[in-house]
Amino acid sequence: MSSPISETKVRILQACLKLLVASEGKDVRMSDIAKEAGVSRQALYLHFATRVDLLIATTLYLDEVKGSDDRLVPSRTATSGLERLDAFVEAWANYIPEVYPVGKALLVMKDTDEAAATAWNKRMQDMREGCEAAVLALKKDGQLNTNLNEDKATDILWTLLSIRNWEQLTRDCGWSQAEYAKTLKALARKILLNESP
Amino acid sequence: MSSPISETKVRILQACLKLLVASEGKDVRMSDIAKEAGVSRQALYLHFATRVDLLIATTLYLDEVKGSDDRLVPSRTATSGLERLDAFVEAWANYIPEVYPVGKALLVMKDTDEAAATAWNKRMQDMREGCEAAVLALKKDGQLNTNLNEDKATDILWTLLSIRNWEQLTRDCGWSQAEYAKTLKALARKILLNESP
DNA sequence: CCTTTTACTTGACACGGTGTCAATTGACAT
DNA sequence: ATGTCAATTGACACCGTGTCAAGTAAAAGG
Repeated sequence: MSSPISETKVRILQACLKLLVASEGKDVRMSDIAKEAGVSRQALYLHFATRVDLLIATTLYLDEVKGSDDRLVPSRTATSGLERLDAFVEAWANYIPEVYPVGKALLVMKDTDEAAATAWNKRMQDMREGCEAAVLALKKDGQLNTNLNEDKATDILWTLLSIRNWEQLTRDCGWSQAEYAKTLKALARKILLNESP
Repeated sequence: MSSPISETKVRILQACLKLLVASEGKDVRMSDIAKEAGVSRQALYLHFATRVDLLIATTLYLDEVKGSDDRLVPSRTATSGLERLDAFVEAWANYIPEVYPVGKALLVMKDTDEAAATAWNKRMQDMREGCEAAVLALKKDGQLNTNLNEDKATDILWTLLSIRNWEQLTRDCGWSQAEYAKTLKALARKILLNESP
């Protein structure tokens, strides 16, 4: 908890971020990042032990830049369970495209790199907490579909909102971001809520 | 269309299959496969141009072995749209675990290899046709949710049934295969069908 | 029977990308 | 001046894929 974040370290993170965004998370080599940061390739290893470490650090840096925490405020301050669900889905849906490029880089490594998988899972676990909170709020209001217990409802919402689903719907299916957000809100309601009384 | 499939070619495919299944689709090198097949590494390249080519061929070989075509018969012979939807979801749900290990190997490459992406997309496109057929059958019966047009309904069903969702639910969430199949059938109905009249 | 063809082996090598190491430079502090 | 810190330079090891050339062994065919 300290190390006042050396100046070049930040330059490296910025360079990495820039390249990832530009390439949508694909094919960014250490040497590319070094060049972009105006620094030698070896300097990267002075600040980050491995490529995956750098990638992880970049996601954290991005969160910091974007102020990701503030994003969930409306969902946490929502009064009814339904409002909370809507707010959460909306917030997450709009968060995805902002972090996608750098998230994607980690996502790609997840299948082959232990550290990447761990870091990614942690992030997804955090997001899952949002799902759980929304589900619990619904339950409290007696609006949770009676066929679903909290865990299962959370599992489903969590899966529904996965980055890969967003990827498939917006990329492969050509949905606009607005369409995605709107449809997922509707879907979440339809699945989680009780039949209309 | 010919080349009576040399004997060693089959041995290679079997070896590849075996290793992929054993490793759940991870970390299978050309040299491993060669060793398993009792053949030199270079022999692989005599039969398959690249590793991805071999992987693709292995998926086709697996289909052949499993008789994947027969699997969709019940869904195609279903009379009502609802039956068809159920049968399709059921068939696909039970198909996934059988092809997962070898599919996973392709899936991993998809993000970085052009040929792998193309092959994978083709497979998923085939599966999408099943989704579309089910949706159209529902529509014909007047049971398709009136908020959804055919394309959108197909997009949703297709995404819902993705391998990555199966992966997340059965691996990360710990669902059993039976639970997965049952829940996805319910979900598909809930999303695609009209509100109960 | 000898020759060609075919399938496979052997061993060496290039390439790309990550990660390591040792020696060097330059700036700033004391 | 001296030491230290951050960065540079260039070389190198490692791994896995893919390539190449030369050799072997057995079947095919005159």
